[in-house]
Amino acid sequence: MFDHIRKYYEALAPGLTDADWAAISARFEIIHLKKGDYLVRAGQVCNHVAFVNNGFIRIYLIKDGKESINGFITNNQYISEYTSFLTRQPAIYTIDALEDSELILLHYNDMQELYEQHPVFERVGRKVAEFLFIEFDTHAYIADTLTPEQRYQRLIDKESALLDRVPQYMIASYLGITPEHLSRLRKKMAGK
Amino acid sequence: MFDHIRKYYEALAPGLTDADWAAISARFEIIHLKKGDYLVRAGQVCNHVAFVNNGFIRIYLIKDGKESINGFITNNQYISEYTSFLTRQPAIYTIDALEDSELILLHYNDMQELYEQHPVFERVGRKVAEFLFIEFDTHAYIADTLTPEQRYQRLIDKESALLDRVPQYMIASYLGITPEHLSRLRKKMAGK
DNA sequence: AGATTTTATTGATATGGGTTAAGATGTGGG
DNA sequence: CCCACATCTTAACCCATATCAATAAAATCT
Repeated sequence: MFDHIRKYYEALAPGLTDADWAAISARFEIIHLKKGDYLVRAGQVCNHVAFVNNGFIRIYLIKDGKESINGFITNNQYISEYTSFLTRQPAIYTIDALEDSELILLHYNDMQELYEQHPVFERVGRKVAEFLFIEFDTHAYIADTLTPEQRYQRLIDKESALLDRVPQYMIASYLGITPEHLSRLRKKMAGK
Repeated sequence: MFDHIRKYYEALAPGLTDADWAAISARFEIIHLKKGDYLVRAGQVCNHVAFVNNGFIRIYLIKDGKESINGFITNNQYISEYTSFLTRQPAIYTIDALEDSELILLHYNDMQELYEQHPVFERVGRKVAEFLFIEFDTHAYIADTLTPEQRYQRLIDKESALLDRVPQYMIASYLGITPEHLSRLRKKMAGK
């Protein structure tokens, strides 16, 4: 059950002992989401970070009633509305399940206690925050510098698994364009 | 000399002892940049984080030969091309001084040693990464959801110090629009 | 102060991508 | 197997913002 998450933690903090692990894993909460269930709703404070044991999750923004998808998360990845989690302010993004999913949660208060009682956990926290920063920065760079067509080409080259797993209008949302425009781009690119 | 940076660190990690502080501050390097000098150039690996003791710094992207400004950093703030620093890959952003500035640098190797030898430093590293994540996330949210006019209004309301310190074409760059367009927005908004 | 460079404004035109609307294709549930 | 609904495509039109070009105004240098 905890094999993958333990590997994930050990990769971040090689000094993790069995005692550390016991303290951490004792605080895990396992939850199951069905397709369409919410993990975090915009407006609520996000009280946990979640490790995806298996399933498929998305994080998105609701803007004028429309969804703007920021990311897809699958097996052995972490997801949280991390700004809300850290600041204790209402979440801006919404997180829900695109497929039935099993998640391992760590709650805010438990994490604060782990930070106090197991210094090695500070390193895990640091590495997670660093990783999220890098991911975010990379994403922002791509959004800033590539045209929609280039972003779509990049997705085909580097994230093609998404193409088989989500409908095209969600791909468009993730690329930051309308479904109509993606359809036009596809037509145009097919001629090359 | 180190008053401000010490306060900054103590705010992040209240448990910081004099011994910890001595170990950290022994590794500081002070540098002085003149207006126009670079701290990091795109393409180089960024080997340090920098605390601005005093001065005025900007971080920007060069895109088709044009500058696109991501942020301004002034007294008692941290700046780094953090993704490059963490990943040891070439920097994407460029960082230079808009005014003569005094910076306190911590180098990559020194930071790794501090992490090993002074566990309290892990907390500092975690808090810094968390802070940068929150800042970045907030920025991305603003860029994603507000119109250029709303972003300019927000800047007037919340970052008005910038207006006295940088030329308008840099404000435009920071807002993600052309100088011509900002000029038009100003004209339009003046009529309200 | 005059000259040169930098910065800001204004107007005309171009364009990438959004919006709207309609039809075509696909697909899962009863 | 068929219906209903979801998804994708296509076309016409629109709009916000970029681009290009010309001044105008301000700042800086000698």
